[in-house]
Amino acid sequence: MKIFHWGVIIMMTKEETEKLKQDLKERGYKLTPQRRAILNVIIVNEGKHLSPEEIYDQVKMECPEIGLATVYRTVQLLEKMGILYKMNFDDGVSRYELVHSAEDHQHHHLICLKCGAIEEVEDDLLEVLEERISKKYDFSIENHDVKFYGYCKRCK
Amino acid sequence: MKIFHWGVIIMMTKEETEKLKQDLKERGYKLTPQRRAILNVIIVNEGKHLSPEEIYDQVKMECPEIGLATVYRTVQLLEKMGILYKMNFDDGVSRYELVHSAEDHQHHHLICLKCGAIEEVEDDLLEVLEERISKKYDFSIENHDVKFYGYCKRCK
DNA sequence: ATCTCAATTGAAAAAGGTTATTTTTTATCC
DNA sequence: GGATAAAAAATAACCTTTTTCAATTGAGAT
Repeated sequence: MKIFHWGVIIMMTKEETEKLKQDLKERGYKLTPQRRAILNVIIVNEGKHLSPEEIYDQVKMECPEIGLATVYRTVQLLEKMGILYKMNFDDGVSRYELVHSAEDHQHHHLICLKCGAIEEVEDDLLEVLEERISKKYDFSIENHDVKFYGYCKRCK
Repeated sequence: MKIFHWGVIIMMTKEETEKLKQDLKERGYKLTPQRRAILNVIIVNEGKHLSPEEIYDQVKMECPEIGLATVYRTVQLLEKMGILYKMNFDDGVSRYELVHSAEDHQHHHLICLKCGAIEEVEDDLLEVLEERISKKYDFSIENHDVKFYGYCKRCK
């Protein structure tokens, strides 16, 4: 999903809104103001790995009457549609980020054991390892989830 | 932790029980029948990645009056002591397995998207990747969590 | 514009897993 | 054996997530 800058606010273009509406329609779903607002919050906060509660807090500024259940339902829907990716950083909540459609699978994460910062790693050097495992274990790999725990430059 | 076979039952040796008792005592904890029974269930079911509830169900055979809270407290304690490793397979529960003390970090897991089987991978080929990431991102890696999702030999 | 019908919503309750509290029991040390 | 502290059971509390249900909304047909 492409983004554009409008002052400091990053949000969906009209064309992208139309694309989303189309995608939803194809599956019998509707594009409601709540859904657009939720996705917009996620786009604006790209790289922050928001939890449903955090999305809820932000989306309430634009949509004060929205319910938390709607946020849960919407992120589930967007995940099912392949727009969001659900992550688990073992902090008690699920977190969501935009799927980067060009890639086969998501990037890796560096998680600082001291300050909790989450850095993203674009290096996708698992190809060789995956190749080897595929053969050795007769297992066809579709996706992976790779987290490195340690200390970031500020904390070590 | 070494194991031995006694009929079909695999359990702790007397020496290992003493070792555990010693470890606990050093930190001001006690080796109770409940704790021994819980660890024993985990040893007997090595490779099965039991959840607290599953441990509870099994340990009740030997310890019918035990409470679920005791299982939770005990696995937390054993994790803190470095005897157990807590895992998350995104199935709604936490799962535990024995730490393999000889290794720096745990093995990887292959998770079948169809039948849910979890296979363990001993290959630790991340050294190169970790080396590269350490330098590129100035991040000192202490541990990792690597999961491959796909289809096992029976399901693909 | 209005009607119809299915999808969606908000509010509240329920569910599910995990943790905390309280009282009682048990183990250890002197 | 008695004092002291840890651990247990039972229960309640907690937190995130899901479900229920009545009311509302949106999209297309009338």
